[in-house]
Amino acid sequence: MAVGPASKERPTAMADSGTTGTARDAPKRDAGRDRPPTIRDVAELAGVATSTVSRALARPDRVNPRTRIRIEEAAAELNYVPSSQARGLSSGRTNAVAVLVPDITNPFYFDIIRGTQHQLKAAGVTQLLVDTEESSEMELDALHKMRKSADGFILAASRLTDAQLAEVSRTQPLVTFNRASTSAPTVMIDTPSAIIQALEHLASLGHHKVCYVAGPPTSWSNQMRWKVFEDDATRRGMEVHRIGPYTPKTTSGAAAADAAVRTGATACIVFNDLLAIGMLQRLQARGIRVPADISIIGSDDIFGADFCNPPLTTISSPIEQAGRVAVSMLLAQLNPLSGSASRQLAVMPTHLTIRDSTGPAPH
Amino acid sequence: MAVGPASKERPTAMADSGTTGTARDAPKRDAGRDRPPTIRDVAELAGVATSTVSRALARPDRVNPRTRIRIEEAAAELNYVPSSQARGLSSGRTNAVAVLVPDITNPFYFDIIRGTQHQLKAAGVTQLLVDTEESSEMELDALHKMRKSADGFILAASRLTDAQLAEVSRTQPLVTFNRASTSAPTVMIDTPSAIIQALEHLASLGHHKVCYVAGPPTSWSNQMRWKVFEDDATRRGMEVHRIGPYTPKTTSGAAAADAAVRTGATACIVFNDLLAIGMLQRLQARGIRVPADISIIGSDDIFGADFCNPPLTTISSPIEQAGRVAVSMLLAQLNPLSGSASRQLAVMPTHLTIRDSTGPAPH
DNA sequence: CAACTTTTGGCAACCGCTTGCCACATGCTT
DNA sequence: AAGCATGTGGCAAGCGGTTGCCAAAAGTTG
Repeated sequence: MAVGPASKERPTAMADSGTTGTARDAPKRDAGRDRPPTIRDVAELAGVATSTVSRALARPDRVNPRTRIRIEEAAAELNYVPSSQARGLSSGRTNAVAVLVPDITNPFYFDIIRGTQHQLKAAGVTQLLVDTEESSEMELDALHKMRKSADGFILAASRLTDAQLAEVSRTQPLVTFNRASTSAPTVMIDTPSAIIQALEHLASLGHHKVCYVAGPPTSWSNQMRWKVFEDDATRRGMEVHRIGPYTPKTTSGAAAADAAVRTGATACIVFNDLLAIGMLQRLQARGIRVPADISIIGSDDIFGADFCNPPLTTISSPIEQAGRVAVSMLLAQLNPLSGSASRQLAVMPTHLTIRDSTGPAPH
Repeated sequence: MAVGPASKERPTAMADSGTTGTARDAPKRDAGRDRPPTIRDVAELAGVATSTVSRALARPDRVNPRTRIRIEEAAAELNYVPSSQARGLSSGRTNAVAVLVPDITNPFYFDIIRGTQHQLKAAGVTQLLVDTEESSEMELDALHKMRKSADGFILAASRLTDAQLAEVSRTQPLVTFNRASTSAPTVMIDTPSAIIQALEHLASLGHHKVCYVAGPPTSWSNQMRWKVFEDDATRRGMEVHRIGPYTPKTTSGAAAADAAVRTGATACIVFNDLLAIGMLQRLQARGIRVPADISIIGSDDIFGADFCNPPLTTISSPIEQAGRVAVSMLLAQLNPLSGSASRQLAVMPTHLTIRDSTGPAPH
């Protein structure tokens, strides 16, 4: 019970009434400095009604400056913090936003989370973090269960279908990240451009046989990457291979590396850095040199991409900023300002960070 | 406003004409399948009072099995999800736990968060993640502001003083991680033993001049590590150096590396892996070979320690599990079972993971 | 069959805060 | 001085649940 109030027990015998002070007549619930002060305590201390306190705190110009001062002092003295629960109940807003990620384990999402956390904190909104474990069911479930406890949602790399997404966004404010959607605002990273940059880079190094190492089939960005990869590589007259899908974890890297080598490709563009780093490890273990024998390009530029061995050439994007942008878009949606409609799409720029895992094609 | 209810639209008077008995006539609020169903909707559908619904859901054996079934069916049909807000307001519990970490940026805490997240989810509790930015003020502030919105707290590597910690833990259930405390349950990793293992390892490699690379002075584990390091290294008759403090980020690694080299030590034990990896990068840039010229031992075995260059010898501990244990201890504190008092201290075992950043002393 | 114990369900009072509406002051106009 | 717009503050009805208490219903017992 540690937390719950001790039910009924109006303080008959008050512990340290001593000091008295302002609220003279019968300070019933106050007195014993035990349970956190409520708006009523503040009201009593300031000698006003609770409604006035509420207003003084929410819309300061709705009350007389003098009263407001008194109330503010009272609140400060009592160290009053309004209960977000109660506030939410009556106002209908929770002042919380849920961030759904497919896998907290993945460093990529940590960047996102960092971004959302920052921006949300700045806005005074609580972040509810949820790991959906790459499952659309869990995602839907969370969306449903939390509809009353969050004002809005940020879906990172959502696994929902277009229909599901549309359905959900009809009833709950949300913004998707790295998952195109016509029904909800979206922030995504400029995948096509990134893949083209990467292929350009490989082409200039003389590679002709390239391989795409695929991630989760339900991932929209995976599909996008492959599509652009195939188009552009074909256009360049390259020999195109594709392997996968693989779970985007370093541990899947071994299988991916072996498969990649078997295709005979001299360069791989990999779904993400986790997988790419895993491949690097495996290749090194097998004595296959990177980039002398095979070039590897990752994606996301996660923590570690700069100090792995060899440092990974990868597609970088301001992920943390993407998180911040997502929050801004969501908040804009929640508090429609007088101005125009809020932005429906934000595309984060990408660039290829060239490190040491890419080099001239062998021969 | 996407979220807030549409305010006023109470069907004029008639609110509580009550006389009618079972509310078959005029299903006022229901009808339009718009806003999420409340307990009242369920009650109406099942033909009982809201209190009965509440009980049926909370303590199933308090109501007649048949009624319960009816209620459950109604709830299912309406797709009812109780509002955690309202529930919290009246019951005094929020069903949420706040996890405070000094820096979400730090991969070390990712592991913790992952652990807490898992365990909390399993218990059906919401996780509130807070970044305190290494500041004790922010920590206190969060603790205060959230006292009404969380049932308990998990403080990772708290920066609070003993007194503050004691004070806070008087009023709020909490468990600390990696921060010893007599006032609150604690889970920590077995630092002393780890440092000793590390020194043993270095000694066996012939090192005599060792250096401790310090982290944040307010970090309890930093203090512990240094203390044990100094004691044990001295006992072994080694020449002991100490540099720092450094911010525990890879970017501080450069300065740390340079300073370490200047001490003439042949081996360093570093506050954490982040710093150690940063040092590795700098040393490599300066052409100082690891481990040929200098050995480096990190701590925490974070993501990346295994694939940096060279792979880092480091102190490993089941961090994620530590997060889970912390949650268990907190939950035990919140719901005191009939049984004995809950555990007040959990020490996670450590072991030295030897990779390639340590080797024989030069000469 | 009466007396008594259990079950079972409803009533109503909150939990802490917000907000529509109303009333009373005040200050300006005319 | 009367009329009116405006500024302030209180009242009270919720928001969606939980829970103590009570009464009716059902089950036991002698």
